Amino acid sequence: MSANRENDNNTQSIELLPKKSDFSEWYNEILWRAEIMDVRYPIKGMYVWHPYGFGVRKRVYSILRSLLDVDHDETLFPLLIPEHEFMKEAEHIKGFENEVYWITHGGTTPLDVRLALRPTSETSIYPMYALWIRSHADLPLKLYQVVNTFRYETKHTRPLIRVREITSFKEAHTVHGTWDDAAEQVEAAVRLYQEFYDALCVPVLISKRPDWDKFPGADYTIAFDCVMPDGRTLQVGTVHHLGDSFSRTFDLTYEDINGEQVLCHQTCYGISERCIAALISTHGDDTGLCLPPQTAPVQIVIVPIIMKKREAEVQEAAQVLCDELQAAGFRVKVDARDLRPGAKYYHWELRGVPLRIEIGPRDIDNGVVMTVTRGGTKEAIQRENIAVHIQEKLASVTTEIQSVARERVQGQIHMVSTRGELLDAAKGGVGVLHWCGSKECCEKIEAESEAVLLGGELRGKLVNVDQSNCIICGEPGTASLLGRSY
RNA sequence: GGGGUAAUAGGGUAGCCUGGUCCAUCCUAGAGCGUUUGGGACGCUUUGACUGCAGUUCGAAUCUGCGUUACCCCA
Repeated sequence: MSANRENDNNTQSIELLPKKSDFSEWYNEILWRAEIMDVRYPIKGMYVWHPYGFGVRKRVYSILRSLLDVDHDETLFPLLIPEHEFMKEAEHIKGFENEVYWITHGGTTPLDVRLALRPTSETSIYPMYALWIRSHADLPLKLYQVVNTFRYETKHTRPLIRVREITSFKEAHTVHGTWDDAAEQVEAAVRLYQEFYDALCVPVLISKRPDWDKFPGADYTIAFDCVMPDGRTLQVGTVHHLGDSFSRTFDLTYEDINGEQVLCHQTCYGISERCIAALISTHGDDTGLCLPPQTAPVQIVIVPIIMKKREAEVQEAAQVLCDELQAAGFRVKVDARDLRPGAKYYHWELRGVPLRIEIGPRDIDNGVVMTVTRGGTKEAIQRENIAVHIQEKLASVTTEIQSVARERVQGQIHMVSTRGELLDAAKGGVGVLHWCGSKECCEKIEAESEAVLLGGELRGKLVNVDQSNCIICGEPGTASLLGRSY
């Protein structure tokens, strides 16, 4: 703002994106400029998906769906939950009661039974599960849905991160015969989510949340956190072992092979549009978005380099190339607008298109096209059999994005082996330390580090998960994650 | 719950203190025409705003009150 004021009127001012190092500003600006979300909807915490952003959402959720569809079925339950069902599970209510929107009227008539807008769907789904499950032959049952859910957030709302309408909540709910079967499903879900975030090239840290921070009503919770550029963490997925607590409440039983009625065991796991926030924040740069090809609504943009004398010829060549690549299965677009080429480059780079192809008179004469990756690698490639080369290019772009992201996050992980290092543990990133699991030690760690202990039993690809002793009390401990979360 | 600050075109802003010179400034974006086009082109034409209501006044973007919304601070 103040910079604008200083601008001379005669200097040419191009509106630059804020630097990514000013993460908060960069994030808001890029959602607007790259046409992801419009934040001007007149209800706090509710935002509108622009078509382009919605296109990203579509790709990302189709990845998620295809992973789930291997052994889950998709379903759809109603948005509204009657009060008497919602109020059945005591711990669950306690966890959500301050965040629930209630429908109290139909028109001007007060309702006999208030209706909750689902903050999550356990209490909507499980009464139906109770009707569906009769015998061990009905198990395991694995369903998921992608729906909107509502939470009356009182803290600062932020698009895609802290919202009052979660527009894109993918929640899976599974039912099993035994606690161990459910535990196995938890492991399977963790693997599935790991695969999902691998596909988005978003590095994640996986940990078991402390008991006091688990999902209301769960036996335990495994959480996924990504590390944002400013060093804060964002919880981007959770997997819960529900044990039999909901089964007791909603009377989920089955007849086992001996003819006995037995309580079911359940899991649920969810991912919201925060995964898109993670995607955007992990890969964007000072120029704009940067989308892994699998997630990009437009994978390739063709920019014709038009010279007056050969305009028709160049336009035609661009269109032929576009058709050919489309036929080969790529998402391609020709930018035929009447703009300077440079303006188009900036336009598509801002929107994160992974690969640009330039084709001009010179290239036509030489039988080549110019390719430029979003990372800036420029190369002329033969026009013959172009689809094969493009396939390789996109694969290399994905690899590049993957390794850049990984390297950044690795740099933000600080190993903490002594108490003295605690204060710096979460500066600009996250700390990894050993912790025994006790509340007392947790409190000391948090007090001495000015950060929050996100969870223990860290696992996965980003850190070594060796066994060691708690840095506070010296008892055996597990690798644990310390950070400041959104 | 208590207090503070703000609201001007699609986005960003100037003007407000000290009412008239404002049929509201500049940047950007949009539309039209022409010249252009290998990293953000240029010229001409043009669209578009004072948050809402009430008041003071000969005269209100500007002062006052109320409402709405947003942000910040305190509890």
